[in-house]
Amino acid sequence: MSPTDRWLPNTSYALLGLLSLGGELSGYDLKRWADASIRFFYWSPVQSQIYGELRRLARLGLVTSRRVEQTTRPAKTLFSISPAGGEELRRWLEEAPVEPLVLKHPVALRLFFGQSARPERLRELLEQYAAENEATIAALAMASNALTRSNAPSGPGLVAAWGEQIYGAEREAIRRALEGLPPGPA
Amino acid sequence: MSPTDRWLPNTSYALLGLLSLGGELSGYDLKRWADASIRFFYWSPVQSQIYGELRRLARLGLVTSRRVEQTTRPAKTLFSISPAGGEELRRWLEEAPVEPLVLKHPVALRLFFGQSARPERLRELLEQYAAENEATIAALAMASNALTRSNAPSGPGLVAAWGEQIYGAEREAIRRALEGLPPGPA
DNA sequence: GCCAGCATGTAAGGAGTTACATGATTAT
DNA sequence: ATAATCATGTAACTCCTTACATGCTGGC
Repeated sequence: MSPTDRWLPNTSYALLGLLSLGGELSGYDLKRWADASIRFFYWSPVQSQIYGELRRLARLGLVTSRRVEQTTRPAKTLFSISPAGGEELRRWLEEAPVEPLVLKHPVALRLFFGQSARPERLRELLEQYAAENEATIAALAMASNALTRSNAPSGPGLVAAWGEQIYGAEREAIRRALEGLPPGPA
Repeated sequence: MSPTDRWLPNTSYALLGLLSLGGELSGYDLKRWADASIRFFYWSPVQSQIYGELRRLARLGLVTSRRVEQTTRPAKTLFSISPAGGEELRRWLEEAPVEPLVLKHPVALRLFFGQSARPERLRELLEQYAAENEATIAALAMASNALTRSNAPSGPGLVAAWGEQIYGAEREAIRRALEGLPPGPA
């Protein structure tokens, strides 16, 4: 990275970071790791974007790739973070400006305009969302187990706890919203 | 909306929804309302996008516009939701699939890769973020006062409480993360 | 005199998505 | 049989952002 074109998109650093934790990974692996970790606090890019990002990172010399032929499965390309990539990751952590938190809460958005909807519909939305949220909590708990087994309460462990805090707060907010909703069915 | 090209982007519905609450508003007004309300749980679009969206909504007949000449200030265009717009908003609330929650937490992302950063840097990031979060909580409290004064615990009130829950959880998560961080300066 | 607020836009570009395409293996 | 997993990509598109441009008023 020349100092003139400062920063890559955060997706790049997310991939670089996963490679810094994970050794040699394919694009496919990276998608799975992203789905099991950063997706809980920073969304998961789609496959096609991952492959594109990896090409860019390779072009910049931040990752190295190695082609692996397989007998049973089709060949794959494994990526590792390069020394330059490690430096860039550290540079980003040290110096990159931290963007504000982005929250896109489709249920809250609908609730906000709830005046225009039937109350039963709002209740339905909340109940649906409650189920999704519980599923997320369960998935996070599993991922958290896998992540914290090895590591000290460093990065992944800290963030897993953070996630539990957030989704727990959602659970509580849902409960209160359901209470606050007008009639109630039973 | 013909049934073939199902849905507009959520930004459109956000604007439609604000107009459904707010009467006649200019693009500029809408930006201010968005910053004071939906930005807390669903990000705020930039000015230029709002004007673009409004043109689309007008083209589709979902809003009506009225040009207002002013003696002292430059002329402005005020937008109102049309009956068709109201229907489209209700249709969206009733039938549109609800996307999953999107959380983009730049601090958690960095914390996750904290292995590659100095612990003091992580502490710095958390403390910065703590300050921002407190500012958000204060802003939300003010906005919440303005919103709940008139309305019953309907839409805006419910969502304000939700926001307080979320940002309160952030406060707690920050506190715990700081505790969990290795050495500590004092 | 200068900056903040009011008010509206255009142009260019990047990030990220969906849909599509391919093809083998393993589990149900 | 058929679905899911492994594995990689292209093309087309939309959303959204940044940067730029304009111009008036009111307060410091």
